[in-house]
Amino acid sequence: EKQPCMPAQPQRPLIIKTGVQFTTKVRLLVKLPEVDYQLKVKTTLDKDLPPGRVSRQFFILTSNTKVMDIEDYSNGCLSVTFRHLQLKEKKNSNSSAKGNEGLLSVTEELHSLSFEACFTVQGLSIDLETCSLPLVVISNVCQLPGGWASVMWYNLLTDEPRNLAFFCNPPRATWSQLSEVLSWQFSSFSDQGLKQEQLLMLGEKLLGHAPSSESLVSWSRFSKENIPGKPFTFWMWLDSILDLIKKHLLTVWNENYIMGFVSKEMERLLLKDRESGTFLLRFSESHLGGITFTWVEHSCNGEVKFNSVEPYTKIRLNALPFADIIRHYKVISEGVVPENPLKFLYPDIPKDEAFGRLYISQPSKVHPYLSSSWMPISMRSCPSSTPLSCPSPDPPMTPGEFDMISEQLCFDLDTITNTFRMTRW
Amino acid sequence: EKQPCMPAQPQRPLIIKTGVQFTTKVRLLVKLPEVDYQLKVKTTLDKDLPPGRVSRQFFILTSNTKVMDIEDYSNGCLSVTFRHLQLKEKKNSNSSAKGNEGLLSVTEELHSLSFEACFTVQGLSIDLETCSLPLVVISNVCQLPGGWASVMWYNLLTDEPRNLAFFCNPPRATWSQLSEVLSWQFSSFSDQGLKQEQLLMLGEKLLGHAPSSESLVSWSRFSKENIPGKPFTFWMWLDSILDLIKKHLLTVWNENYIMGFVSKEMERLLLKDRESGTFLLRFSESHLGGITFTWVEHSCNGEVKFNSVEPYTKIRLNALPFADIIRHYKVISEGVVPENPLKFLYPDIPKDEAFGRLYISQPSKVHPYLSSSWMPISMRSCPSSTPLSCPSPDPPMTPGEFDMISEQLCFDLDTITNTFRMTRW
DNA sequence: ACAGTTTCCCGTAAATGC
DNA sequence: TGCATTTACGGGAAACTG
Repeated sequence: EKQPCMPAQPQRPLIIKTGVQFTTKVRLLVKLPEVDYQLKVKTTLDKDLPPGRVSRQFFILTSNTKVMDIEDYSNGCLSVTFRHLQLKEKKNSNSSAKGNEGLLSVTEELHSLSFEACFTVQGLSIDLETCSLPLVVISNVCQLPGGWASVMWYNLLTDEPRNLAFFCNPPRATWSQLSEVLSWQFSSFSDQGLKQEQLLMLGEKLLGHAPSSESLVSWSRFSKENIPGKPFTFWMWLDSILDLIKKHLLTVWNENYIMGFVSKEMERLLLKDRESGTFLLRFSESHLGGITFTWVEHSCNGEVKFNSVEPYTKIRLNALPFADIIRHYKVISEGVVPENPLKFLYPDIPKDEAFGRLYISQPSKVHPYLSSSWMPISMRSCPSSTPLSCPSPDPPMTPGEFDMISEQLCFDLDTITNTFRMTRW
Repeated sequence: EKQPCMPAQPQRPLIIKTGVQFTTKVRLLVKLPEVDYQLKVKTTLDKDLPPGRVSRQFFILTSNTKVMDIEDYSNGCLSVTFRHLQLKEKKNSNSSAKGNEGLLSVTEELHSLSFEACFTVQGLSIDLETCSLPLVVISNVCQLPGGWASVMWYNLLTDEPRNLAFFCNPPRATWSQLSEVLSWQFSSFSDQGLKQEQLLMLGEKLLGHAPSSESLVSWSRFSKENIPGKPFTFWMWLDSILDLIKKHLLTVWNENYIMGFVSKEMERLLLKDRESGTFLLRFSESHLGGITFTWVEHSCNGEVKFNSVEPYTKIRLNALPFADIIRHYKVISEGVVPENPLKFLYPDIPKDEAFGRLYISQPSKVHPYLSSSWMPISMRSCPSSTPLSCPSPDPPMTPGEFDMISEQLCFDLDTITNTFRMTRW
């Protein structure tokens, strides 16, 4: 007879890219009597999904059955690890289904891996079955940010282990919940989460007004609608910054030198009474994955001027690390000796004191040659005043809740991993 | 009965990468009587290669049969185009063969596509068969340069349509033959081949002495042994330069502004009597895919000094196009106003007159921001004198011979194309 | 240990589908 | 036509394999 398993506790749904290998492990937590037969486990994707539920169908391209093995002789548990699993889309898929859920984007479409086995003891046949938490299936890494948005939202707002229809009507998140998760996106790979002031700016950006703990943020606002006046969503924007930090700004971010999320209004407020040459680092709000510095200048007549450099993106940061850009940055005007306008990191840390340890580039010594390097520069022509921004204040949040390790009756779906982006959670 | 075809005239052997699609077309040149049956062609790799001939075995992963079609109603010829063909290595290959030809590298191992068809007319069954010229099969683009070296050598030195053992004992090339082909590597994608002086320098580099038309260059010297004192072969070095030109220097090369292949001794000889600030552009001999400029300075006391910048490679040229590097290049010394030492392109063309049309970069106008860009710089510390080099003179060569269009009895193997590097020949 | 070779897969660009 | 999604594959790096 069929004996459905207790579902595993909610764990981390993950993202699988077609054509890229992933690994999953299944563990049998009940200790079986000594057996002389092999327990074969079969893995399938979307085993008994009601047809039409998803618009795309996938199958496991590689071998999907494997025999369980004793995992650890001390406890005698059986387990099996499937490696090199690979998903491929079933083409010729009934296009009727396509229409069915046309509202959901691919990264909102949830799938699930099923694991089945059957063992016979004393003439009694017992079917075992369990399944993974929801999975997002993508075909290109450019869909990863969208996938992670889904994973975050799901984890944040439901305890259901397998609500594949979650995004048909996704609940809203309170700012209290969401801001904690956002901060965690940073602290999970670096030494710094987000500070109250940074979260405040993000909350305002998302809500259009100062957030309170109970403010509600819709899924659409978070990851489907573009930010007003911008060609990208809030999450796309934030994720591009996470990526920039991971690949180019980690040391600077870890030192907490990047204020990062600060409105242009707040920026001016902070800098205006500071010494000339005081600067702060801020992420671009107008372009994806950019960082800029803004410094203040007081002219003799008491006039205050703010300058920001065109944001540096990964392309530029590839040529010269950010700390070295700050170190050597020059503003060039006609007939004037180039000058580095950056003197003090806000509030008042001498530049080299702050960044000295982070400088990397040094004239390469390829003997017969003069070293070659880049000097990061701006041409000063006719600088203009400053544009728009968005101000206001709000609260942070507390840690906890996302870590659950379950011990379950039948199968314990342990891990689904593939190499990319596993550092994220 | 079997009726082997006349082999097609030598055409262009090519390079196929496993896992990457390629296309091939077969044409039947004899006009068949009106037929009511379909003529099916089958493609196979290394159909009847003597076992042990090659150390790796491949097969066509995709569908390999297709029916011929009337190509062109005016002449009634039948042809078939195989698209989306893909090669994959046969694993578990007999390792005995591996030992057999352990001397040959993968890019020296030649393969061949066979095409077969059978048609019946008036109870008479006729087998048709033809095959491609030799093919090099690679698994990663990093093997392309090696593959092209093989293709060049084969084309240059044999007319045999299918000598798959060519590299077991490859003949030597005369400098006269080889230099023509080398020049052609440049002229095939640009406006400039190689001049006599440039070829002279290459010949000396290859032979260790001034080349004469009859000087013989071995395959090994060309593409297997490292250049003395360097960790790369002659061809690797030259190919890295071809690549650099294609991707970053095409406009400058087309204008014939890159002397490129000139020994450091010759360089000094040319520059020493020129006005201070006269410079020339030369490819790095010590690093793969690098270009540098050398300029001359006459100090007041009549002393002549030569300076070269650390070569710019594709990484650097990605950040700023070469013409703009020349335009804005500055040498920076303590307490001195940065100066661009480049005044006249050798022999005496004012820099901006030569390069003006090629300047690209301009301060981007992202409104509220100060533009950001790079200034290419060198730090002047304690410049030293110059190192080694290698001088001497020799001849060029004439065009011709490589273009043959064949009309053959049975099949005419027409083209084997895949997207990468087809521009080469 | 190691060099030659292949596999892996991101990230950009192009192609495809709706 | 335009947007969403997938496919293609170069290129760097890791893994493999004698």
